Amino acid sequence: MKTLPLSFYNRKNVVLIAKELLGKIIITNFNNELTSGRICETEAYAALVDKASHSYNNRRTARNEHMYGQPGISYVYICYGMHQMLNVVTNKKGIPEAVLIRALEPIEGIDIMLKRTGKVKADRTLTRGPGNVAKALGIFKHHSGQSLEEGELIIGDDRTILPESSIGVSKRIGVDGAGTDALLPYRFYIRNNPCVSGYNK
DNA sequence: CCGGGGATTATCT
DNA sequence: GATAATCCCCGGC
Repeated sequence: MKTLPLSFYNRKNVVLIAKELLGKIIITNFNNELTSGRICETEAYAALVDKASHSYNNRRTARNEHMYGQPGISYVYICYGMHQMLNVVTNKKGIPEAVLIRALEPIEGIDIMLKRTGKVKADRTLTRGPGNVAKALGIFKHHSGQSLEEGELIIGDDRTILPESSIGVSKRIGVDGAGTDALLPYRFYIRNNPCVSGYNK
């Protein structure tokens, strides 16, 4: 399976990239423990004007530094003091945009995911919601800034084509503090997929 | 299935 | 000191 090339991430429409990441496959291989899953829910965070983004108004801190880095790298940060959130950095270096990976359909290494999450059964909560995605894949803040084209954390394309009718769009989850920007249609999901967090019709 | 409340701490002001 | 791109558990349907 080929990995997504730099040209996929190095584009200016982060919302389109979020939509096109649906169906792609995230693979981690840490310490010879291989896990993978198909992306079934994403959210776009745009540069400058998006009040829901950490980089709103070009805000730049130690935490969000990787949003300003090369396209095609990860941005991982900690939310609520305990959850790791995996994002994909897009647009050219210096323009801080990213796509939050909100849910996966597990493919490989389900036993390893169970071990990491402490869950007993592989129910649909295993990789549902951004915190659970990172936990199941073994991703932590120190994996922020890594290339997604090669190495232990990559995104692959098995050329699955999702019909337009299977893709849902909605406002983003958990960003009510962002005023009217909370209403932007920047969330994408595979319709009727049980791994999707929140509304999936 | 759905909603409410508590957990828990890095991060920013 | 306040906040947060969340999750789990519980109770009620």
